[in-house]
Amino acid sequence: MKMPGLPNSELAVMEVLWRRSRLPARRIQEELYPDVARPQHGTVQRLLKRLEDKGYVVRDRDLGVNLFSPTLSRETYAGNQLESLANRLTQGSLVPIITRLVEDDRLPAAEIRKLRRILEVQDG
Amino acid sequence: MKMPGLPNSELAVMEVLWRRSRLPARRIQEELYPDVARPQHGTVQRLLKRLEDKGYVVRDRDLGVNLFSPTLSRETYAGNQLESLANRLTQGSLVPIITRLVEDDRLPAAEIRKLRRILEVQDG
DNA sequence: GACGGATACGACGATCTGTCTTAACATTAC
DNA sequence: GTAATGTTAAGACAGATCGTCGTATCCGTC
Repeated sequence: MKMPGLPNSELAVMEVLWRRSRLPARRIQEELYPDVARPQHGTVQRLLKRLEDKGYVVRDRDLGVNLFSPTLSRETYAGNQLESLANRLTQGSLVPIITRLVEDDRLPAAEIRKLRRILEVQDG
Repeated sequence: MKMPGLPNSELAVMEVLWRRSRLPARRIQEELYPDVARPQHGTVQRLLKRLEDKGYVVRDRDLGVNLFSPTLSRETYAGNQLESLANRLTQGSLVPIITRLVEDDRLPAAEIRKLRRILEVQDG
């Protein structure tokens, strides 16, 4: 299954689901369009359908109301996007990208420390 | 200046310019549409104009023929995209994304080694 | 069967993409 | 000076995507 990047409106729905999974469409609508009186149900339903088609969301049909959940975490989604970026631009390697960020001082020291710790856990 | 992501056709032009800068539109067209007989000049010109408007390309007007150059390297572009990704999804931090990639074994050992080396050069 | 909430789906304008066409412009060759 | 050749500028367009709306349909409860 392909995992394309998501447009803003769909990402907004994912944000809600990442904060709290297994929500009915109604709850999502309330979060995204708090004060709006207009019938936004259709919009949310459409967005959920598109996300379902793309494989980013599943719905639990067994109850009266459908409950929606994301199929991947925010971090996994971000990781996929990063891999896709690297594949398009640098033969799949993160090295040139991170190198440039470091050399341009765009990575705060704290970030660098944490990243190093993550990478050191590997191997012995 | 905003630096939006680029669609495929515009990225293809950037690819050519990244391989070899200061090219006239003609050269770019030859690279992108080698065998095509149709008048693709217009297309390339359009793409270059859009890239110029977005700030990704500058043209040297002083000669008879315009010479086009990228305003940033492939790595800087990739770095910008990565930053944008992190800003949209993880409060600007790469840590959660890289953590997930490592924990899911999606970073080859060689990559990890190289990344560690890059990050270790920092601080004393 | 009527009512009310939830879902499915068609439609639409706006924007973006990729391409083509035609016009304008410059440069050199006669 | 004009023709030929090559380059740039700009208008147009079909197709896809995005964000939204409206309507029809379903389903459980009274």
